[in-house]
Amino acid sequence: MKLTKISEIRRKELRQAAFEVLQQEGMAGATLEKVAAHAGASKGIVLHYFRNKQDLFEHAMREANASLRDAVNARLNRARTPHERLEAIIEGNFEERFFRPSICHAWLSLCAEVPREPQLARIQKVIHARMRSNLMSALVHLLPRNECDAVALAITALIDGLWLRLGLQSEGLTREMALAQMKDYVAHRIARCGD
Amino acid sequence: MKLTKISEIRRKELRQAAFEVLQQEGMAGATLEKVAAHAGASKGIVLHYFRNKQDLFEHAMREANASLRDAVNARLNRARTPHERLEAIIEGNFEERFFRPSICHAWLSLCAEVPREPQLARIQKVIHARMRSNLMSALVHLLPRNECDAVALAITALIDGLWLRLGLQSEGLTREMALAQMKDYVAHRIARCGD
DNA sequence: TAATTTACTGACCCATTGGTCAATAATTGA
DNA sequence: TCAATTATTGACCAATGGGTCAGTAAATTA
Repeated sequence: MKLTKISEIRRKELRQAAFEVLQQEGMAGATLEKVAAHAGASKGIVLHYFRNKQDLFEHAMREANASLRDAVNARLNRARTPHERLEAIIEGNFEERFFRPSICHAWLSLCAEVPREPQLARIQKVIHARMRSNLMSALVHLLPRNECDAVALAITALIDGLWLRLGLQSEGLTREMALAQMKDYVAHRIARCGD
Repeated sequence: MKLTKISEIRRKELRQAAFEVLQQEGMAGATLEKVAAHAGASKGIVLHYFRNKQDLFEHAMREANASLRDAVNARLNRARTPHERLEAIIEGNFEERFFRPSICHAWLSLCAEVPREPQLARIQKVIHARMRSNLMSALVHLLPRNECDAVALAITALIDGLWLRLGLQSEGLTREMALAQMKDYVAHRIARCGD
């Protein structure tokens, strides 16, 4: 094996720098020079490691996504029951280190490019597929089959909607409120009164 | 009265052109020249009627928002009962002429600028306040007071989340599915089993 | 009709930025 | 030690795009 240790280190630094600059500057403002400066390097090095700007931000999105995925997976591994699995997915998506306005701003900037950037669209597709698959693995044991799809979509939409709210109106939506919302939905939609 | 008829006409043309270009090009790609061309005018005229690019897109957002507001209000005016009011709000937010991927793309581009554009943030705030107020006017008659806030937020988040899904994954989410989702939520959360 | 305001254009400017490249430093490996 | 690869920089380029401006056409008003 040989993958020039340093190259992998630099690439990671730059991906993260890109994501961090994105948080404050948006896609247009996140210039290659700013990203380089933020990583303590020169613009040239960015294009040495990434084909172009799109390529850089594609990898930035991948990295951010991987973080979230790992957080959810860590919780899923500890979950024993379907209910716990559901809880793991929900709480993983609202961990305090992620559920922050600036992080949401970066995601918003990336999502806004999805329609014109097939690479980003693919990542988005993967994210959604994983979310759905995770949710289904829990819901299947909690609901009649024919309701699972709808509830999985609703939970996904709720999570996205709450994130969006955080990004658009930083004040006035705490992590706790968001989690309470999710639990309220689950309580009413899954823990039914009748049976 | 005097407001130079033509100036109001031009301004409206340009706002709409701006929003339409935004649908396909995103904020960075929506250049003043493209907007002008799309309206059959020259770049100069755009800056004759709008202070700068931000100003133009602020008005574009206002215009798009007004459209949605009018659609909802028209339905609200016909609504007789709280349930009908709720239905009006929901269906107004998913009218076929609005609930389209390209429209959502434009909104996404605008929302992505909100964090760095105080003017857009203000509009966003107004939008949310109106949505909340509309919802509360119905929910107050359907639920105990202390649950209204939460349900209003959930409905808002659900709507936003479904719109986002439409923007990020055009295939696979129809208007009918989105509406079914909303009705499913309302049915389970408001039309309770017990009382 | 004459005068004044408004509409509109196209040329121009300048700052920015993505991307290329040649040259140099560092590292690796034989 | 010496060659070959890799890392890194900074200068440079071409293009783009936002914004200004001077000047012309149109229209409104007196």
